[in-house]
Amino acid sequence: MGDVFKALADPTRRALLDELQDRDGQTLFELCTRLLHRGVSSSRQAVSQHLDVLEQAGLVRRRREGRYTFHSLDTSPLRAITERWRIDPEEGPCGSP
Amino acid sequence: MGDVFKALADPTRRALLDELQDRDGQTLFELCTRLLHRGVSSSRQAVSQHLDVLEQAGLVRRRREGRYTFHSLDTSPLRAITERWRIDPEEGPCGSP
DNA sequence: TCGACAGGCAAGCGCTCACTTGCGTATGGT
DNA sequence: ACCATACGCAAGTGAGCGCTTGCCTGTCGA
Repeated sequence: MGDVFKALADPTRRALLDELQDRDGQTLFELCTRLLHRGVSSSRQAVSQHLDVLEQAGLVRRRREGRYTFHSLDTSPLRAITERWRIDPEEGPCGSP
Repeated sequence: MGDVFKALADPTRRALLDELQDRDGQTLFELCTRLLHRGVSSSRQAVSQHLDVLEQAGLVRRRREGRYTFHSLDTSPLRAITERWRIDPEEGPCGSP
C-alpha cells in the first residue's frame, strides 16, 4: 500500500506513468528518449531504477522478449486510494438523485 | 501535486487521515492519543510536523480557537489522482451501456 | 564470429526526510 | 498573579532516497 504512494511521490516516476498511458509497451530507451522530449532529463540507470520501484508497487509490468523489455501500465493499485478515503466524483455524469 | 503524494507516502500520515475521517475536528493531543490506541506511537512534535505536511498538501485544514487547534480533513486534492490516470471504478453502479 | 545494442547489478555519494531535543508563546483555570 | 495546558519554532541526528559510476550479461545483425 505505502509502496504505491512512495512510487507516485517522484515526479519522474509520474512522468513515466503518463508516458506509458500515452503509449503502452515501451522499452527502456524509448522511455528515456521520450522523457527527454518532455523536458525530463534522466540517465538510463536512473530510469531503470524508477521502473523497478514502479514494478514493485504493482503499477508497471515487465515483459521480456529477446533483448527488449517492454513495460505496460497497471492502474489497478490506484483504485485502493479512492476506496480508502471516500472521494466524491464531483457529481459526475452518474448523478441522478 | 507532488506534495499530495509525498504526504501520502508516510504510514503515520495516512493513519492521521484515517483518524480525521473517523472523527473530524480533532486537536493535536486527541490525534496523538488516538494514534496510540491504533498502535502508532509518535511524539507530539512528530505528529505536529506530519500535520504541517498534510496542511501544505491541502489535505488538512487548521482552525485555531483559543488554545486549541482543530484539524479537519479535505479529500479534494485526491480527486486529481483519479482524473490524471483513468481509473475504472470497477464498473460501479454507474455502468449502463 | 565479432561487435554494437539493450539491459542488469552493485557500490558510493549527496541530499532529503522523519524524528528527537530544547526552548519559547499564548491561553485558561483557580 | 500563578501555573498547567496546548501548541509552535528551530537546530541536530540517523536512515532512506535518487542518482551516478563502473562493470557484466545476453541478444541480434553483418
